[in-house]
Amino acid sequence: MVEKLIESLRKKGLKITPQRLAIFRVLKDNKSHPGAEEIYQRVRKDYPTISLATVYQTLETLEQIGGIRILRFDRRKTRYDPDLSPHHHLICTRCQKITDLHDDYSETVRLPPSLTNRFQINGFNVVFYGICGECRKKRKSQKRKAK
Amino acid sequence: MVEKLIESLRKKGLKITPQRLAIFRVLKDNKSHPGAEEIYQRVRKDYPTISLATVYQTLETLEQIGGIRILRFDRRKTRYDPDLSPHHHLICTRCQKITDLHDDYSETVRLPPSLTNRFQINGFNVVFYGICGECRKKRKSQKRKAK
DNA sequence: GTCTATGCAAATAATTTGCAGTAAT
DNA sequence: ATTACTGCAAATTATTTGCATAGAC
Repeated sequence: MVEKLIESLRKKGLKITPQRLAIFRVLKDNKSHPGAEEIYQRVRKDYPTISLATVYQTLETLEQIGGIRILRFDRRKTRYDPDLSPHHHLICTRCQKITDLHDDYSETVRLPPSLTNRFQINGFNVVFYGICGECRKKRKSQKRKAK
Repeated sequence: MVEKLIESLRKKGLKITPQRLAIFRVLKDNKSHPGAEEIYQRVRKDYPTISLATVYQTLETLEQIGGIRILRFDRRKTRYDPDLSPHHHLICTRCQKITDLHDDYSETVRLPPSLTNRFQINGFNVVFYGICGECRKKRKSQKRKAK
């Protein structure tokens, strides 16, 4: 995994810095879709002098070389996803939690032919909006209190 | 159109203020997915004393009563969409332009049964990422210059 | 008259930028 | 030795909040 990343960096003539590797390692098995700040806090444990700006820059770099995905549908902050397999997301509009959905719609979700020459598609993502189980429970108990 | 909005406001016990109507009117035939600032500038022409904070608040309100959709996938800013018909979006990752795609995937894009009882879906949106025609042209000419 | 909505200013929070020093090549 | 990368601090930008006043009901 990290080897692949190193190779990708080399190919693009980018430098293999300990910070880049550390950030990638923090992210690579993480299914929680963390934001920059969370990643920063984790990486700091090993690299106490790293700065938040470097984290932001590095995450952009990692996306550009195809190492991670950047998720920009959270109202509050950008989130980062190391999972590059075709998958989609469920967003709880109450608590903002993001859940993965490993379901491949690439056979059915297609750009209509009339647009394929006007727009060069690099990928797509399906985002489901709704209320997660936890929030539904909470809401029910709140309604009970309200009475 | 505006009549429906007024009714929705009434139903929820919300007040029918000139600001709310003005913001909705600005938005209702707008296909450009404007941000709060742009909406603010337009509404200002008729209501010079309106504040940006009111615009933000009102847009939230309009979403809550089902009058508009809020689009949160632009890196830079939240965008607002008056089109409530089932449609999806193409995003140019270079210029950030958002194009509508009126194509209904509701028959094929479904949450797997294993999740339907754990997550209450209110809707979904397909986002295509790519490069728009204009940006492709620009890029080509830039490459030419670079040589 | 009551109570919500507005306008203003200040606060917040995420992200970006400029630049000098540091380290990977 | 070169040139890209990092760390720091400051800047920027979108959005939110608190509160007094105005306005819809």
